[in-house]
Order: sequence, then C-alpha cells, then structure tokens
Amino acid sequence: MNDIRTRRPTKQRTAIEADLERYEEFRSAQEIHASLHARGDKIGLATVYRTLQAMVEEDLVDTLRTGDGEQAFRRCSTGHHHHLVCRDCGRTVEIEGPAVERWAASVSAAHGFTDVAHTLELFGRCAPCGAEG
Amino acid sequence: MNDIRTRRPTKQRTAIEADLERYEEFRSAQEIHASLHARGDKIGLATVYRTLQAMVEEDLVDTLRTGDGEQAFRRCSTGHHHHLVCRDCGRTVEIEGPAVERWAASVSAAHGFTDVAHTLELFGRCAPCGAEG
DNA sequence: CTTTTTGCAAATCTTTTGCACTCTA
DNA sequence: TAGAGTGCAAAAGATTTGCAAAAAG
Repeated sequence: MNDIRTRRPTKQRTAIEADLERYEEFRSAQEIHASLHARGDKIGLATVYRTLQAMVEEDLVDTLRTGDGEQAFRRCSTGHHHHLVCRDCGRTVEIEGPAVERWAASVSAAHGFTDVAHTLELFGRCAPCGAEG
Repeated sequence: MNDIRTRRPTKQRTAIEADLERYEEFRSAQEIHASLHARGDKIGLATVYRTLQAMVEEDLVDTLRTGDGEQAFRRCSTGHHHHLVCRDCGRTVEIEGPAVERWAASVSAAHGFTDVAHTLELFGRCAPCGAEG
C-alpha cells in the first residue's frame, strides 16, 4: 500500500487529472484513455487504470459501475449527490437527496452501524425516450 | 430477439427458476451456477447466463452490478428492500425504506422520468466490528 | 421432423499484474 | 542512484458466442 502523499506528479498523472477536470460526468476508464489519446497524450491503458484507482483511494474521484459492467469515474464534485440515468439514451441528471442522506444515517445508527457510506442510483426512461418509445 | 412466450420449460430452466425461488437476495451468475451444481444439477455456465438474461428481459428477475463488476440476480421480490452490509464481517441487515421509495418516485417524476428503478446499498461497520476494530 | 435449448470451448472485454525500463526527487 | 511510476504484453475473471448434439413440440 502506497502512502498517498508520496505520489509523484508525473506527466501522465497530470494529464489524467486535467482530463477529468474537463468533464463533469462519469466516463469509463476506456473512454478516458481514448480521450487522452485523442488529445495526443500517449498514456498506457494500464496506467490510466492504476492512476484512476489510486485517485479513488485518495478520494479525488468518484466511481460507480455502469449497467454494462464497466467502472466509471469522474472528478469529485463539490456536493455529494446521486444520479438519475436514462436507460435508453444514457442522459444523466444529478440529484441531491438530503432526505436520503438523513434516512441512511438514521437507519445505520438504528442498527449500530458506524462509518456508513452508500451507493444509490436511479435508472429510468427520460421524457423524450418515453415519448418515442 | 425471441418471443418470450415461446420459451420452452426445460429441466435447466426449471432448475434455475427453482433455485432463484429459494433465495431472496441478489446472487451472481457464478454463485447461482455453483448453487445448482451443489444440488446436483449439472447445468452449463453459459446456460445459466443465457437463461438469467432471458429472465431479466421477461421481468422475472431483477439485476444489478456489484461493486466488483459482477452482475447479480434475484427473483422479483414481493417486498422491495435494501441492504446494510458490514464491510468487515459481511453481516447484512435487510432494511426497508418507504422514505427512500417515496423520494425516488418524486425525484424521478420531477425530472420527467418514468419506469424508474433504483439500487441502494449501505456499507458500514457493525457494532461488534466497530468495537474490536 | 423442425426448431429451440444446451454444453463445451473458444472468443471477448474489462481490468489487473509482472517485469524491465524511465524518470523524478 | 534508489525508488516510484510507466508501458507493454500476458494473465485473470466475467460474460458471450459458435456450433454440433440433445430435447421439446
């Protein structure tokens, strides 16, 4: 296990951070890798994975699994929130749920659990897709 | 694309349905396959995948991705609920969250989404593990 | 007898790992 | 120079697919 604070600011790492900075939404490691190559940064796929994984551990990026089995990443946004994803077109809406946060905290406490985190994603069909479907 | 209604009730399909019936929680295809073999049903892994996939399309089973990248399945349950899992010992508590269900419904509606499903899991440390940790 | 379903193995795809090499501190 | 970080290719794991054999209608 590496100490997070000893990580070196390499060209690759910097490029990945910059790339993440340019996007708000979740993208798969493969997409980020492609994005980097498109910009001319020849970074190995393995490095992208390793760096992204490290960033997750450093709490610099959020991660989730797509319904497709891919792991997706995005830079940590300021506020903690969840997603409402259209299962047809992939359109994603960020939603905040203070109600859910409160509920999660109280339920956890009621069962004696501490240090609780949660994952919550909503999948549905957005208005446009529902109309044409 | 096959017509759902023309699917034949084979021994394998029946065994998988029976196995799903015996469990309430989500299990990976691999676990279900192992479970079947443990009971003496020698069903090919590919068949398990194919059948499970078909059942998802028929809305007979729910599916989600684990943080591990595996796809998990369970029979469509009568009572919808979530899980509070101890990240140390794995102890799992089933929790119902009418508040969350309501919240999810209203948020979805507010954004014009229909046919919305959600996944919600809580991960923390249970009292015993927190005490000794 | 015709068509669907199965099993097996090979193929895919995403992610991880081994290792020699490069670059930073 | 020593050790962290990288690239490449091979390895792992989960899931899918091709195809001939078996089973259902």
